[in-house]
Amino acid sequence: MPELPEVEVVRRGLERWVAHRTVAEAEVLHPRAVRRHLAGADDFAHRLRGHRIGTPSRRGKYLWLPLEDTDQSILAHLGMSGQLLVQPHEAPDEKHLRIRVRFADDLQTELRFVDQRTFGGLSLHDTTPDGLPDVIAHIARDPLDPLFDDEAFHQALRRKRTTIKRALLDQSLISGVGNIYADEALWRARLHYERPTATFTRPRTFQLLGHVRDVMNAALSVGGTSFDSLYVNVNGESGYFDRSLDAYGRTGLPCRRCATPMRRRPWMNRSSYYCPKCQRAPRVMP
DNA sequence: CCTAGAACCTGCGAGC
DNA sequence: TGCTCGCAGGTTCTAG
Repeated sequence: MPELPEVEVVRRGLERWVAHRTVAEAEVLHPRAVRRHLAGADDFAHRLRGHRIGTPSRRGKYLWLPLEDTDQSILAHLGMSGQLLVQPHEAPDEKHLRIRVRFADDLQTELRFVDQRTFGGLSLHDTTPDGLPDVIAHIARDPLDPLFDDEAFHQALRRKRTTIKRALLDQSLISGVGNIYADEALWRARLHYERPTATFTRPRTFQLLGHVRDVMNAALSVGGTSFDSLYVNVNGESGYFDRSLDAYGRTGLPCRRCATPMRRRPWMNRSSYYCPKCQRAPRVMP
């Protein structure tokens, strides 16, 4: 569910409420919530014990909590429906509570991983010298990363024989963009989602990246996008960016630029929302 | 090597 | 009321 802005909101919450606390005990309530851990969920839980959490980091939609004085980090991906919540001990267990982490202090709060669809999960990995969990080395930098290389992204688009929305969702090219922000950025850039990337000029690519950054920063400033209670920050509160969406979910509503009714099209087992007038389909389909 | 599509899950609302 | 269907913000694996 969550894309870069939502994950960053969660990361900030963890930085405030979880960083620098020492794990007393971890409890795995659903085995699938622990990912890629061959030794099993109990081993995963055991390995967190006694370690102090460092400053949380994020790349794209992944976030991780370094274990201080080790070369390992707890990596988290929220998938479609995952939540990381900081809850008082006495708060009743959520229906889809998967993992609970208690701390060795008197703050009376615990960290909970809650996930309805179980596409998300936590895992434990070695940290590479650049501070990244080894298993996400293939994930590209995200557009809010100061070291994101706009020119290299443009050259990659030129090389690909694919369409622009596919490229925006390809986490090895640019990370953090999902279905919502792809549609929003394409609407702002007046680009159809099936435009072939090989036709992109440098100004067009740079303009699109500008829109991606603008829409993500705007969402970040109001706490992210929430359509329902599934996406929340660590305190369980929803963001407000759904009120500012220009494309996503606006089927039949007037385009905010030209008043033409917006359309929804099935696309890769999900949906694309666009304005048929502002975002003309390319003449030749790839 | 590259790209497109299916698979992985659970729950909700619409329509019958 | 209760059933089925379609849909949901992501990643990864496989087939071609």
